Amino acid sequence: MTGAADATFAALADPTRRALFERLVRDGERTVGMLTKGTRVSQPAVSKHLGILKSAGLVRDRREGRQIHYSVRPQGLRPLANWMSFYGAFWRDRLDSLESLLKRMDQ
Amino acid sequence: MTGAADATFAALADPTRRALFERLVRDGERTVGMLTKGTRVSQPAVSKHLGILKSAGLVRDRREGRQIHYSVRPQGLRPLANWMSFYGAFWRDRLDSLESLLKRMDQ
DNA sequence: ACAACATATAACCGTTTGGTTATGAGTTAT
DNA sequence: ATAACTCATAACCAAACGGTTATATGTTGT
Repeated sequence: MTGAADATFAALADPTRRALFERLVRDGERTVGMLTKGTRVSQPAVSKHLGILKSAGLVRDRREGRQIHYSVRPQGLRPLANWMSFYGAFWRDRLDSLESLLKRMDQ
Repeated sequence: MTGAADATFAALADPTRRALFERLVRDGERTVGMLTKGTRVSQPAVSKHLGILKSAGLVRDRREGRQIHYSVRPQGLRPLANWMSFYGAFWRDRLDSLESLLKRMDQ
C-alpha cells in the first residue's frame, strides 16, 4: 500500500536527485556526462544517484556505445500520484472550500 | 521553486512519519498519546516525528490541558501538489497515450 | 594489442538520521 | 505543596546517507 510510495518518496527526498530528475523531465534523455556537468558533484556521485532513481523506477537507462543514456520513466511517478489522490482527496476538498470561503469573505 | 518541496519530500520520505500523517488524515485530530499507540516506536520518537511534520507545515498542534492535539494542515501538501502538476504535466500525457496505445494493442 | 574514453563499483569518511533512555516543563488534582 | 500525568527536550548511539578518490568494466579507435 504505502510500501510502493516508499522508494519513490525516498528517491525524491534528496535535492540533488530531484534536480537530476527534473532536468531529465525538462531536457529529455541525457548521458551521464551531460548530467554531471551542471551538478556540483562528481561523476560517481551522479551515477549513484541515477542508480537510486533507477531502482525506484523513476528513470531508465539505455546503453549506446560507451555512453549510457538516462531518461524519465513516466510510470515511476505513479505511486506518488496514487498516494496524493488517496490521502489528498479530503484535503483538496477542504482546501477548495476554504479558498471559496476566503473569496466570499473578501467580497 | 524546488526549495519549497524540499522539506515536504524529506518529511514524507520516512515511513513512520508518513504513517503518522496518514493516520491523522484518516482519523482526524489526535493526541500524542493516541498516536503513540499503534506505532512501534516510543513516545519521544513520535514527538520528534511530529515536530518534523510540523516544521514542514504538514501538521499543526493545539494544546488542551496537558494533552497536545495534532491535526493535518491541508496547505502543507501544496508544495507536493505543485511539484507534481509542474513536472507531471508532460508525463501524464505520455502515460495516458501509452495506456491508450497498450489498450489498442490489446484488442 | 593497446590507449583513450565513459560509466560503474569499491573503499572510505564525516554528517545526518531515527531510534533509545533519562529528564525537564507545563497542567491537573489532591 | 506535592504527586501524577502528558508531552517535549537532552544526551547518546548505531546505522544510513551523500560525498570523495581510486579503480574496475566495457567500448571505441588506432
